[in-house]
Amino acid sequence: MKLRRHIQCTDCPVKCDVHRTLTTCNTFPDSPMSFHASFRKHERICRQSCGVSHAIYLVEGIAKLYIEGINDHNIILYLMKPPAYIGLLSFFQAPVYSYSVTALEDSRVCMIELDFLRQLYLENHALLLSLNEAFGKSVALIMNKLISLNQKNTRGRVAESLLYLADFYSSDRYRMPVTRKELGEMSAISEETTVRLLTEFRKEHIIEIEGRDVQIMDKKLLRKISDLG
Amino acid sequence: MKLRRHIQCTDCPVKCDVHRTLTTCNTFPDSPMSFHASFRKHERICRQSCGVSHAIYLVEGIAKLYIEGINDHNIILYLMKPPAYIGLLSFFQAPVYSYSVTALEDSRVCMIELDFLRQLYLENHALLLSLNEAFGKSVALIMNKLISLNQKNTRGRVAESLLYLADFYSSDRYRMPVTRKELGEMSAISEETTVRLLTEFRKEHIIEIEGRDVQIMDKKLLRKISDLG
DNA sequence: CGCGAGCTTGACGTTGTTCAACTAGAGTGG
DNA sequence: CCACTCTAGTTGAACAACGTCAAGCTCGCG
Repeated sequence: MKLRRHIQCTDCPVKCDVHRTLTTCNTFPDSPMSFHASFRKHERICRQSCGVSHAIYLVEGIAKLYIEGINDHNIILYLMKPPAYIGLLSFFQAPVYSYSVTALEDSRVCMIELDFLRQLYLENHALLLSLNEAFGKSVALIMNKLISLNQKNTRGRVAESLLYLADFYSSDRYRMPVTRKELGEMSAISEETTVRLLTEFRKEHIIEIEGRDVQIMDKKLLRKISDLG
Repeated sequence: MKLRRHIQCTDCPVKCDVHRTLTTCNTFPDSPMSFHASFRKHERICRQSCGVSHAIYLVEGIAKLYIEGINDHNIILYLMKPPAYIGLLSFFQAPVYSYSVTALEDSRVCMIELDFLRQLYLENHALLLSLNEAFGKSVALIMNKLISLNQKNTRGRVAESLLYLADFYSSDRYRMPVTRKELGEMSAISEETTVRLLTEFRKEHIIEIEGRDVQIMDKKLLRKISDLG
């Protein structure tokens, strides 16, 4: 991790809620209330059961948000690309993270002083409401995950993950940002089963896959497999 | 369901956040902004994928909050007793419920006009923050559920459910508010497996159980089973 | 008294995990 | 530059865990 202390919102590629609030209210603070940090691929951005010190906002790169279980047995809840709150779910409630976030590509985040943000949303309703909305969306995602992990078979879950990635990249042809093991963790199944199912899908001409390059050939069928799972 | 239109906060056994807000601000509205509704055991209080019309607050009774899956294959996320928000998770985000709630005992709820509540929390920060806090707690519960359903074996999950009930009733001796099937739905396992595991626990003198009356004999061991599960 | 809901147990089959072995490619140091 | 090592991916075989089906049981209620 590398820090960049003296960064201004004006230098930042992402115009986030905080920036918008400060602009409209014209209340930029005198002393800097945030800084940027860079993370290399595979570096952990925040860690389950560690204290929450800053609100974290993903500015650049791709990251996975996951729960760390026993025996390296993680569950990836979702992937993130900018702009996205990282420290959101833990923000309103917990003093410690209930999940971890790790960079899948070299990434950059903005770390905002918690006290500053608290002060800010006490003074500004719109900000609090927009934080809430983002919060609500994350919850909806997690609820869906809970359903699909417990009601679909592995075939349906892998199909879902492949469709999720297509949606993530807005394309039926993409390069997976995850290993086979991680693709398994998105669906809470073992690496081996994941590989077998990918092979199945390939042999059935539902997808083409070479290494991490995926092309969805029969999206309708894939969706059917995901839904009926 | 039976309605009771003309109810005042002063008549209500629960002094909820809304009541507290109205009291401190002394801004009780002229026209009633809420009413009470009674539900018999087994009656559904709100239904997955139906529109959210009111904020619902549980005043009396016990209810289960669950996701409806395919083939009567539900997952119970948690139980509720007063005071508890029912329509909370859907409140900030979704226009439709992402879950159902059904009364396990005869229950009474307070239904508050959504618009009224929105207006109220726009004017009152403390209310919005306390709604947020309750929201955050629910999310934490769901995260835990997601972890345990996917990482523990069935033995650990049933142990967890039994401990959950002990905590729910603040006693190691309680009468289960749920059937065997529903106890299974709390752990996302089949009714039969649930029964078998209860029998195992009884034979191992970890619990005593007769019908729905449970007494936890070896809480330490049960907790160990739940943790290691 | 009979019926149905809730509970219990046995037998069986399926699903998916785990262990193990092998391959290919990428990165590293002598 | 080449051997080495490590990671990622792939496949097979054996096993364990659960779900499903089926049958019977008890108790409360109409």
